[in-house]
Amino acid sequence: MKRKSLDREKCPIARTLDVIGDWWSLLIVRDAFLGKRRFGEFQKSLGLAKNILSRRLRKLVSHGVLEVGAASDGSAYQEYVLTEKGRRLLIVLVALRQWGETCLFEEGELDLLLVDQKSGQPVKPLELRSKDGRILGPDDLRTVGTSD
Amino acid sequence: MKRKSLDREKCPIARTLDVIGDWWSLLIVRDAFLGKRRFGEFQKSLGLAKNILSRRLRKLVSHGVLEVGAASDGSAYQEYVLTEKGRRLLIVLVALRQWGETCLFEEGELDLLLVDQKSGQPVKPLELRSKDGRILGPDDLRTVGTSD
DNA sequence: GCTTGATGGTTTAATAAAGCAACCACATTC
DNA sequence: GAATGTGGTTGCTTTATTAAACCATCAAGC
Repeated sequence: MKRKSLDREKCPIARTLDVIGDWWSLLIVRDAFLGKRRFGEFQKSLGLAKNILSRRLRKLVSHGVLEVGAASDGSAYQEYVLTEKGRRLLIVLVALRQWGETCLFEEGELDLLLVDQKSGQPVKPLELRSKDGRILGPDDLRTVGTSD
Repeated sequence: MKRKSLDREKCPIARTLDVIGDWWSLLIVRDAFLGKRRFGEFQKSLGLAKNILSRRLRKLVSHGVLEVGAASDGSAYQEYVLTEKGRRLLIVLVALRQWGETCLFEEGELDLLLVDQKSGQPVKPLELRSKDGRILGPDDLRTVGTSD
């Protein structure tokens, strides 16, 4: 399960996957978006072993995706909430979700929909666009070095 | 590494992660987008063990993300290319990439940029929008059941 | 203030997966 | 037809995940 260098990866995708690319982290983040905050909530929702959850939470905190704070309900327990960095993962989750919805589900099988609260309408599928607004596909892209 | 039910997951995110959520699959897909097609190319680029590359490729093929075909250079070897389903993962990769770029890299550390081929300009950051065009954040979303 | 039960973990032992190295069949090159 | 490169597989070791037991702290009842 070990990819080579933890930190010296130059590819942003690889580096991202080192932080949230394992089996559970993104599901933890998903649950965090759904309002879950406490250890037990995550554990119950995900059904993973407690020690693993413990490790994942620590890792996510150490990477600044989650932060621990005093419980909002006044109890002495702590809770895990998304940081700004973590909240920026929303678009990643939505991308995964939309891909799953369109590519992995049969007609009519889908029973939960992500909607805009205000209009009640499903959100718009994500699109990749150029600065000037054209929709881009795989063949319209290139990677270039910045150190030229 | 085992999450409970492989197939009966109802959450699109979880189901997606079952297909491409392991340590290597998305990097394989990334390389496929970059034009890599042959076993050896992936192996050299990623530096992963051959047996697990073999497993990952099989899995991706079995899920319809990649397909095997005769080599384009006329040799008797086979090659792995993205299917339509696989190509739709572009947006996921871009989302991961953009998150990594903004949240995991220091100023000036980034040395490769994803640009629109035509204009040479970096692509636009992904945005989550409602059907009528408003930009949405985490708090603007809700999930609703379709079976009501 | 002592017991009971839930919460939030850690430790330990078993198992499953990833990594490594050797090997092998087949194709191509010389 | 010997050598080399490609595309794997097999078996063994190492590492990660899991499940279960254990434990400290907190909250509630009495």
